[in-house]
Formats: sequence, structure tokens, C-alpha cells
Amino acid sequence: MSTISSRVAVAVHVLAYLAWRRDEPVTSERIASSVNTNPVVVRRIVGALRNAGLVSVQPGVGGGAQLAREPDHISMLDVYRAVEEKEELFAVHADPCRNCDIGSNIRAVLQGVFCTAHQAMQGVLAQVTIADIGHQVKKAAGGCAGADVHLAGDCGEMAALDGVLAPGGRA
Amino acid sequence: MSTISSRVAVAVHVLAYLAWRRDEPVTSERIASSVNTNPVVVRRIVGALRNAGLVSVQPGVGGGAQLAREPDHISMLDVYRAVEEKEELFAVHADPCRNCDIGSNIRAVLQGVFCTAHQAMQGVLAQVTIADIGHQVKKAAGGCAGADVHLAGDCGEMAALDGVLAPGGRA
DNA sequence: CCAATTCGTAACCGCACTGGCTACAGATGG
DNA sequence: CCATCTGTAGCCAGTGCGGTTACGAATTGG
Repeated sequence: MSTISSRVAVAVHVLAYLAWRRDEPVTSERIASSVNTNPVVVRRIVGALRNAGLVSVQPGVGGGAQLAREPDHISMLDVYRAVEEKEELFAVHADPCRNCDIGSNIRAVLQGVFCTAHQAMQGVLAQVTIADIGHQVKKAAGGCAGADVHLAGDCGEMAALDGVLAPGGRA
Repeated sequence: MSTISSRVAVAVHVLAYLAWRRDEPVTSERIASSVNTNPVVVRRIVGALRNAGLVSVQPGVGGGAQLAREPDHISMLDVYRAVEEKEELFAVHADPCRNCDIGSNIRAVLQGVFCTAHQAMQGVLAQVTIADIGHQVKKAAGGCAGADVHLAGDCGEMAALDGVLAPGGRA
């Protein structure tokens, strides 16, 4: 597998929900019902977002989570870094043979390439904000008729992101 | 965590080794000693590379693995796709609430962004070949003095890849 | 044909991460 | 005080990964 955990996806969902209910604090239970998970899972993720300064939380009656910034000042890269503590995207085998040229040098070379690839990925996330996500969701909710048509194919043209993103993968 | 498994790194190591010993078949045991792992682990990865047509393998006395293509015709994206069967880089929560606008539309929006990010990462891998890796390793092995200096910092300028890669992450 | 070598693969293990769940202490406001 | 809500610890089942052993199948050489 080795997919990035769904915490990023859930965190974006949470923030989009908070942006939707911008005025009032929202409880973890309410958020959990939208995500369809356990309130504790939501609180764990909200805790990470709080540590990153993206939301503010109040306990007690009438408490809950609220956005700490404007939705257009929260990028998906912020979210990614808030909930995914891992610094390296690719694992590299720890201890190759030190006696051969390959073994003693491959790690540095691989780390360089992998780091560049990771940065390219983060570059895409950096250019999408929670406000963008909210707009996309709203647009999709509006035109329900063909809302999920563009799911076909290999993530297709991603028409939904036109104007927001540069071409991205030139593969 | 959620890092991409070290199979990619090991597979590149294996292919770099085969490119180094271009003429003769190399046994899984020999490769394993360079990677410093178990021969079965190597055979599993070599099997995936064989399925992808990157190497050819012969059993029996004098057998082993050999490159099936020139090193400059094997990209790290080929390797990535050969050993990492996962099609999606980011997991998305499977079943958000269908009654609210956010829950019923967030998955498609997230999948679009995540797919674009994934493609950007693959675009970097596509531009590095096994031959490039071999050259980098050789260069590092030659000038041992300052070979690992450029490891400092946040993957720094990646001077080693200058001329091979476009700027990559514009974050 | 037989023996040595090597791959291919199944089976099992320990480790680590993930998400879901319960439980409870602590903070907050009426 | 009390109801509400967060924060967190703790446990569980599921899953993936890497390591290891074991054995059958293929190939080469005598």
C-alpha cells in the first residue's frame, strides 16, 4: 500500500466544514457525523490542526472548533504538514553495503531525487486553499446532474482545477 | 508514517547494480549483499521488475538477473510503477455523510487535487533514469572528500541534479 | 540420469501504523 | 452544581512491510 493516511483527506473535510459554518463553533460529534467516523478521530485531527494554528478550539458548553484563519489563507500544504508528521515521503533502505561504490553512495543520490519529487507534490498542495475546496464543493453541489462525471479515466483533465493549478505532471 | 515503502529505493539500487555489472547475470544473493537484505526480498523485487520488462532472469547454474533495457531507457517512474502497485498516493475516507453538501462532494474534489499532486511527483521521477543514478553514484564515489556535504539542509539545492531536472517544487 | 545451482513462491513471524472504540479527567458556562 | 465538550490514554482488529525458512521447479554441467 504505502498510501498517505486518510488523515489529510479528513482534515481537509473538517476545515471545509468549518469554513461552511464559519460563524459558530462546531462540535467534534457534528463534524464526525459529516465525515462518518468517530468523534475521537476528529478530535485527534483537530488537535493537530490546532497545534498548527489553523483552528481554535473551546471546551465546554457551546464549545467546538472554529477556523483560526480565513479559508483562503489555509493551503492544503498547511494541512498536509499539520497532520502528516513524516518528513520523508520515500523510505530508503537504511544500511546498504559500505564496501561497494553503489552501496556507499546510493542513499544520498536517492534521497536527493526523492526529496525533489516530494517537493513537487507539495508544490501542488501549496496552490490549493480550503477556500478553493469549498468553491469546488459548492460548484459540484450546484450542478448535481453531471457532478461526478469527471471522475472517469485517469483523473482526466481535472477541469475542476483549471486556472488554479499549473499543468503539474508533465509525465 | 505512511511513507512509500523502501521497495522503490531497493529496486533502484538493484538496477544500478545490474547496470554496473552490465555484462554478466547477477544472483539474488550477490545483490542482497550489496543491498544488505535477504535474497528472497531481492527476488520479490526482481520479480516485479521482470513483470514490468525491466530485467530478465535465468534460473540454474550461472543464472541471475540482467538488465533488459539500456540504463538510460529505464526511468525511476518505470521502477516506481513496477514495484508500487498502488494507484492512489493519498487515501480518501470512503463513506462521508451523503446528506450534506460537503460529504457528498468532497471525495471527488479531493481525488482531483491528490491525483494532480501525485502526477507532479511522478513527473520528477520520469525525468531521472537508472543511467543518471549510476552517474551520480560514480561522481560521489570519485570525489569522496565532499561527497555527502550536500545532504545538509532541507535537501538543499540538489546540485547533483542540476541539468537533469526542472526546478520541480515551486513551493 | 544425477547433482549443483538458482529462481519462484508460499508460509509464517514480529513490528509498526491506522482507524475505531471506550473511558475518564479537565475545562467551561449556565 | 451540573450538563456539555475537549483532551488523552488505552485497547483492539486489520493491514502492510521486511525478514526468514522451506521447498518445488528450472537450468546447467558432468
